[in-house]
Amino acid sequence: MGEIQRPGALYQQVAAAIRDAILNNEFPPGAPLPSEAQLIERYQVSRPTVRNAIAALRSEGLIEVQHGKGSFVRAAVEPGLTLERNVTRTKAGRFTATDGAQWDEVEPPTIHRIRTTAATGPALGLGEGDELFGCDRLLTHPTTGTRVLHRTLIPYATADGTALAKAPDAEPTAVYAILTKAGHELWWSETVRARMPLPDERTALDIPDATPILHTTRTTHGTDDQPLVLEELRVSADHAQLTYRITTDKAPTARRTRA
Amino acid sequence: MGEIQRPGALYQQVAAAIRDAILNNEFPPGAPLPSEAQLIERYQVSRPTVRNAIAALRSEGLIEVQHGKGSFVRAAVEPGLTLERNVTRTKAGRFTATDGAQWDEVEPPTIHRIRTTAATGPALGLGEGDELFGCDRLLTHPTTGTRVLHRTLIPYATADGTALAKAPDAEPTAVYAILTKAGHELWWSETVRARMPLPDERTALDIPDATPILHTTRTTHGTDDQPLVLEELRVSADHAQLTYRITTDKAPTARRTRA
DNA sequence: TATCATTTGTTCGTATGTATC
DNA sequence: CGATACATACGAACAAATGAT
Repeated sequence: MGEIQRPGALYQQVAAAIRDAILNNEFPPGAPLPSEAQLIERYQVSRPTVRNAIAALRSEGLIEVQHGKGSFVRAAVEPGLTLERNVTRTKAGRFTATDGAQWDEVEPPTIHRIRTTAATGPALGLGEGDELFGCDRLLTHPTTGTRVLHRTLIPYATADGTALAKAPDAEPTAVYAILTKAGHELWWSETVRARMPLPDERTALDIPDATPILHTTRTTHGTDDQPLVLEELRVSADHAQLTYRITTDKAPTARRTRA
Repeated sequence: MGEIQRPGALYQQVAAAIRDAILNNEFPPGAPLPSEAQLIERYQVSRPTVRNAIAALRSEGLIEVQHGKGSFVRAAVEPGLTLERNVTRTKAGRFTATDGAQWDEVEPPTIHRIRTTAATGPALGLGEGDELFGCDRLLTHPTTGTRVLHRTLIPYATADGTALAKAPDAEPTAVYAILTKAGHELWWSETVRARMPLPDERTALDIPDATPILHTTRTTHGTDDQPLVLEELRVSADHAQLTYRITTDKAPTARRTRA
């Protein structure tokens, strides 16, 4: 059964034994693992070795540890919330979020004057370090409680002469409506990345161990394919997945693939 | 400078001090951190405490440790490869991958008869545990060397009566062409998730510590919005990001958001 | 409310193995 | 080969969270 012998470091053998037990459903999702003391007894190793093995499984996202209680098998990561990243426009010309339900604002949106970074500047056709409007939101989904961080970046050149100059904290659908009223025919491109959260993101989004975040960057393009607005969305990958609808283009979009 | 005092565990204070130093560019990307011995001296703590702090920074993806050499600040995660997840069709009716360059097959594609899971079954309109064709590919990008795992799932009902029955290992663009020839007007939906890799995925894709994978599921829909084929793509989030083009729908797509 | 046993978290010390240069 | 640096492993003690008495 749980005999230790073969490959690599001792703690890795222990980790492999526990991992196999989990994957063989000897410990089903939600079930508690044996305590450290029991694992020490079972595999005849020291406490540091057992803790090292547990740390390995934890960083794989296989188990979850609760101080004073024990280790538990994590349920298979099935994101409970599907965010449809399409944009819908009604016949009346109003834009709506395809995610149906309204999101609740945990705090009022905060507006800053910020500077572009190496990532956001080029996407807006600006240099690095240029100033623009930034609006941050912390939102929760009403039924699931899932939290998301949303940021809107509006260059001064986009806001000038529109209602955005006075209200850079407009909601995305309102921003789209304002830009449409300004005479733009809109389309969007969205880039999805995944990475481990920074400590402050872990706090704000309440993200557990070994859980990445999905980080999307949406660029709103206007007439002449000019980038107008940039939105960033960050959400725990444990709680949400993103869906896109794809149809065939007749012509390939000319776009360089960065080396 | 690096004085330790305030909050939480000792090793967290050490980790915070090093993290701040990194973020303040005291240690720029690629630069080596002080050795364990130097950190012990600098912060006047024991070796386990230093190692614990280093482990924390490692799991944040901030640093990278090389046995026998030292710890190094990781470059900001800027995925070098952008995968455009659109589908292009030429006037001649041929489909092409929008990623331009051809991918190289590391190994010949392998065909299995596999069963649907709780995740893949419903997406294909099947139950859980139904049998179908599965074709696995391990690909590399010719210039960047980025590896991706690709899997095609073809239900028997889809393959029946088409060229897919004899060649379930056709490439995706060929699959689309075959289905189009069979009279389908195709569209696709794609779902993006992120999670930590399993040990075998880490091996196959050569994924370092604290690096999530992007896991996409693309469903090919035919006439009557019937799901025909499912493709899965797995790639290191360090090396790749995904982009989608979005245009406005006139009518909202009816789709339930799972609770 | 208070106490206690259980369980995980933190920190020290020490010794040895292994990769790099 | 030796010096340096990280990896593994053992032992021991106390702190902190949890749940039951």
